[in-house]
Amino acid sequence: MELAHSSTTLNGSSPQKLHSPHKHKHHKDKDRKHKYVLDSNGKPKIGPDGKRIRIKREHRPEHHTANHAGDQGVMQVKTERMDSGEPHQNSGVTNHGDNEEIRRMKKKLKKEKHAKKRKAEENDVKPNIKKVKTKAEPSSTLSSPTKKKTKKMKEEEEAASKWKWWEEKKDTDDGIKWKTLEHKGPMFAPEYEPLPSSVPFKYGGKVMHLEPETEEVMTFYAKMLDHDYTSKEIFNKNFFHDWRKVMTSKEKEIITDLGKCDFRATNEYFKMKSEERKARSKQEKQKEKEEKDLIQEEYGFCMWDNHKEKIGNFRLEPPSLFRGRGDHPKMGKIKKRLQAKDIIINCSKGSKVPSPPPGQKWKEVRHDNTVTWLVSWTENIQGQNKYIMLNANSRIKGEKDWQKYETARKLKDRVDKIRQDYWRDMKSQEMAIRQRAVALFFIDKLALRAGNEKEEGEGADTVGCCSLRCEHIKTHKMLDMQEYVIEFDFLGKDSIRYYNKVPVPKQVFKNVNLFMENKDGEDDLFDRLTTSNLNKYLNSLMDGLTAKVFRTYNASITLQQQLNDLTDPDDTLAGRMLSYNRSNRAVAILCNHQRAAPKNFSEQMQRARERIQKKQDDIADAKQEVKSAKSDFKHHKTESNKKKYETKKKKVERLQEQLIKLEVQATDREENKEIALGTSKLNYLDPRISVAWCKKWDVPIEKVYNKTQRDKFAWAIAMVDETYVF
DNA sequence: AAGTTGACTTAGGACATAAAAT
DNA sequence: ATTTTATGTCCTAAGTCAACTT
Repeated sequence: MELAHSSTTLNGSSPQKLHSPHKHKHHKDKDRKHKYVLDSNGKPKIGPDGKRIRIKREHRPEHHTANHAGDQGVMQVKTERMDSGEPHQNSGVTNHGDNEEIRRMKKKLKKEKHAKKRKAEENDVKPNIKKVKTKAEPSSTLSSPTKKKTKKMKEEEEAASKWKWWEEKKDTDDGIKWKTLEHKGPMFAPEYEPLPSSVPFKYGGKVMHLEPETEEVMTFYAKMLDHDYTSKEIFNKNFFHDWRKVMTSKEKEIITDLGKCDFRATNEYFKMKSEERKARSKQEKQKEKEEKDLIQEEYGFCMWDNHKEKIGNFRLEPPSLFRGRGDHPKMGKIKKRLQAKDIIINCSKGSKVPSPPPGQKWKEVRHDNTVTWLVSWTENIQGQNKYIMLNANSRIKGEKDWQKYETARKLKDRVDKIRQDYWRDMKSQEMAIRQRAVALFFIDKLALRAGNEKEEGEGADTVGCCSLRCEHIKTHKMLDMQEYVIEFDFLGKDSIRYYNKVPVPKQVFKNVNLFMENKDGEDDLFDRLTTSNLNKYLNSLMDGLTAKVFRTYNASITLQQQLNDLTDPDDTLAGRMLSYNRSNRAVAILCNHQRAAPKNFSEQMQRARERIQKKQDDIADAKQEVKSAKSDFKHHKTESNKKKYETKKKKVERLQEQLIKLEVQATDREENKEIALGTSKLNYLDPRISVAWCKKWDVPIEKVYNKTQRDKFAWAIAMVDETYVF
């Protein structure tokens, strides 16, 4: 009632403002032109219905069509906020009390070990390092146990020498990123090695010699023969077009049809090469590793404000065929080989400037301490800049990461007010504000990305919240017994499908319908809204607040809630890890982090089930043995019979323990079929939540974070105890 | 205000290596 | 010991967002 009233008033007062289906952004209107099939004169073709014929947007790439965010996902995960949805069901495998004792003991042991190790590390302060090193060096050539020791020592040494930047007071945030910066520059891609003459390229069945450059590009394609890309028309078209550009005029004259090219010999050759590589001898592998380490040592680090810091990506991207994701119009184009003349070096003024390859010159050497990159270049496919920057364990990245979570925590305190505001705005007289409110609701509740506008035709057709088009949503007054359901179906970042049916409050439902009035599927749902003005608004509410902060905030708060809800104090370690993974999974579902199901997934699951069955049978058998041993013992109370009985009992216990482990594993794997946990763990979850959880429940941090992750989150691990609350 | 560019974070897949199963 | 499977690392594309330009 109320809305009907207000909406008519609105319509009456300023109809265009409300319903104008066209964006007032210039380029948007321009873009719209390209959405129609054009005739030979460049005018939109008219269909039988008298309307212009639309270019059909290909909706789904064949991969990633599964629905995670859908039916049972998001709404269940979220609690306490807009809805009262059920929390994630903790089904099945939880109660493994029988093994408690064993677990406890193991855990104790481990804990003690840990404490020892930690103590050792604490004592091993810098002055001792040299001693350790010199001691270790001569022994490294000796037998394997000593070798192991040195490795461990090296690790400890490394840990001790790591810069604990978080213990220092923060730099003032004045936009200056470094005072001094010195590095070795990028490592160039290895030069092209021509194929042996025994590997023929054939055209139309006949062997054909190719000039090195032509041949090199040919190998890019040949290497991908088994890949899906080569079955795509655009890929082939782009590749062939670009390939012809590097051909000599003679070659170009002959090679006019990709279909007549026979890359198989080359393909085989590279397969053979990689087999060969796999089959290398131990020494060869060792030698190669040493060489690799040497390179890492030389190029992999820089001096940043007098601290040695690890570089994230010191190798320049080698030439290749562009692998755009989803329906990318540029897939298959040649990504060119980079030379010194393409490369900009950034370092401090007095530092030793990295030397370009002999006879070559850098494009530029600059000394810009307001940026964090050491090297940059412009990539030739999309004309975007690429950078060499520091590893995630560096101060500059770590501090920023920390700050990101602090901003998200700040949002936690303000979010109630912000939500109040957007609920109020749902009824605003001004359409732009109403749209903003609905968009914000989606971003907050569904953790959608902001959704910047993107140039049409430059990349795959993907959207986020602000760039949603009408065709991406359907409204259902009633669906599956639920009222006011909005069905989302669109391709997001990386062309990952987002599919979700969400019951929403009536006001949201009405608004969305209102926004869609008089629009076509291809018109923007939020025609009065851009990410930039949304972010400006958010920034006015809270310093540092942008759309993506909601994702971080909701991800982290969800993890914390789920951990609280799911962790069972009486559970085994494996059981707790399952709870952790399930909490992590709830977040991944919320953020729609998907992966392609591992190949042979169903077979693998089948095998896992068989293994479980077998274990159950084994247990049954073992139990029989216990029984008979017991009766043996009853009849002849000998020591040996007693022992036999005891061992049999132990065996059953051991088997049962193994069974539980298998079951937990299988459950975890099944639930994780198409869900990627890594992305949220790495980018959305405040690591301090996990660290605190580990401490609280006596879970070794190694169970949750691997070495790299511990490195990245060293600040959090060092900083927090079990009382930390996000 | 719209459009453009630059810098930085976030993302899934490919590939390599380690661990587990046989 | 060998093969299979799980995990970790590398790679680079694809987003976000703010500053700059027009």
